[in-house]
Amino acid sequence: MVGESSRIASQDGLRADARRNRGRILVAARAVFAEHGIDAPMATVARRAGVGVATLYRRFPTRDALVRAAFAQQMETCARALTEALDDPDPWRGFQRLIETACELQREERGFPAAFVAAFPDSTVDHARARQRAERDLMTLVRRAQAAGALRADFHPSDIAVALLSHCALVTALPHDRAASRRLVAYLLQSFRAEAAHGALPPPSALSLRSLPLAADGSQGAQPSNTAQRT
Amino acid sequence: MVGESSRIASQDGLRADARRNRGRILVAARAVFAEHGIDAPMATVARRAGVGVATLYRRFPTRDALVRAAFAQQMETCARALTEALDDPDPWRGFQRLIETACELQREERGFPAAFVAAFPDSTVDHARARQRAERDLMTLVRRAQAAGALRADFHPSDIAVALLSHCALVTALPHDRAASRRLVAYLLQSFRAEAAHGALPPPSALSLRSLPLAADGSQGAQPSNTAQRT
DNA sequence: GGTCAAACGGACGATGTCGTCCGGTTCGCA
DNA sequence: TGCGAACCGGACGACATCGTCCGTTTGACC
Repeated sequence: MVGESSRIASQDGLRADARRNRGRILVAARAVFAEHGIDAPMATVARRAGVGVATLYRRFPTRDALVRAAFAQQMETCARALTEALDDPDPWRGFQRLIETACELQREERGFPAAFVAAFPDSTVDHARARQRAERDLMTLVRRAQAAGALRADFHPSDIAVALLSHCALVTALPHDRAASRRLVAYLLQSFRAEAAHGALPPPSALSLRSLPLAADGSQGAQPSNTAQRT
Repeated sequence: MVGESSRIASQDGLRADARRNRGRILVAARAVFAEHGIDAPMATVARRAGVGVATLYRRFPTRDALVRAAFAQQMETCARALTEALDDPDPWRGFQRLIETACELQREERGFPAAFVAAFPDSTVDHARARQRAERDLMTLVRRAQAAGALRADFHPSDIAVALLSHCALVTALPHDRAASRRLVAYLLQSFRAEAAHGALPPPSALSLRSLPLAADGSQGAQPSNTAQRT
């Protein structure tokens, strides 16, 4: 098919041992990040995976690449939730479930919140297309729920980011306190409902939804984009 | 009075140059922490203050001591806000202002949020008395606002911590986005109002309010408690 | 089974931060 | 003015992490 050198049959172009090690590294990374935070030494991840540091760096040149790959599955769950939310015939329920799913993921998958915020700001050029679509979907979701009279009219799409980021940080500060997380989500959702709109709100943030890690594109879990560089 | 060697007249027992340098260090620390985060190198703070590292370490043996001292003023503002909230004849307004003041402080004083959460978990034994009083005051504040029918009945004191911590994290993630911060506060306050109570809430967190850095005790800004140790 | 590229992993130099030590300086008091 | 204690600050060794280099091993294909 694609005119590669084609000595290797496996789909991802990795040798069997390499692929096996890659998997081990991702498992180890999730465990280590959950336990010691996202800034844990790379060597710790390598040791836990039973590989050398060089193997780790070869597969994931930067910590960022490792983090993204380690939590690609969770990111994708977020993205799928967005699709499902749009498919829900009840606009409010779709909206509500999106928020709840994203927050539940942040709550249950330790280490993921850090990845979530880490992926947040520096995603301006990265896989722009998928993010643009996610942004559009979010706005559609919001408008539909507003048109149905369930979501308050002065809700601004950027409020989604406000909600997700603040919740994110709460679970980071209190990783074991699920009750606190659930409470915050419940409070936020209640105040997002149309009938909760009593006073006026201050102006919305200029935050772009495009930067929210809700975009489903396969590239995240794939090979490290060797162009990715942290400064 | 206290039978000191008494060669030094100044109240804090520091020589004039030492006191001057201490002030410089605090100013520099606030600036550096705001700019580079709370984990900025101690040497950076020292350089900015125009003193040697040794001077910095002599005055503040641990980073923690420096952080506490640097933001003691902000902590005290928080604590004063609590007192004022209790003095307000309108229970709801008192409650509202407390939340708003604390959040405004977090929003405007860059670096303070990090100090706020840093002070949060490891304050179990530290100046326990003041914290106990703060806890009692908070509960009084909540009960009064509930009795007045302004604060929803299912509001739990620990929700204050939920609100402050999540807001704290939001401004940490988006230090420049004041609109996002104000929005979150407005949403939270609206959902705390009695008339916003529509559905049932999940059970409250077991979080102790005692650990919230809202306690005003002079010890924070004073000499570093040499017993304080990080592990 | 043989060949070779790909993958492996430990060692290593570079870098940055920490916290202390000590010789020189300055302040406060007589 | 003189003295001594307190203070100052740069230098320094210890330590952790980073990311690369390179000799060795392993898997895929013939």
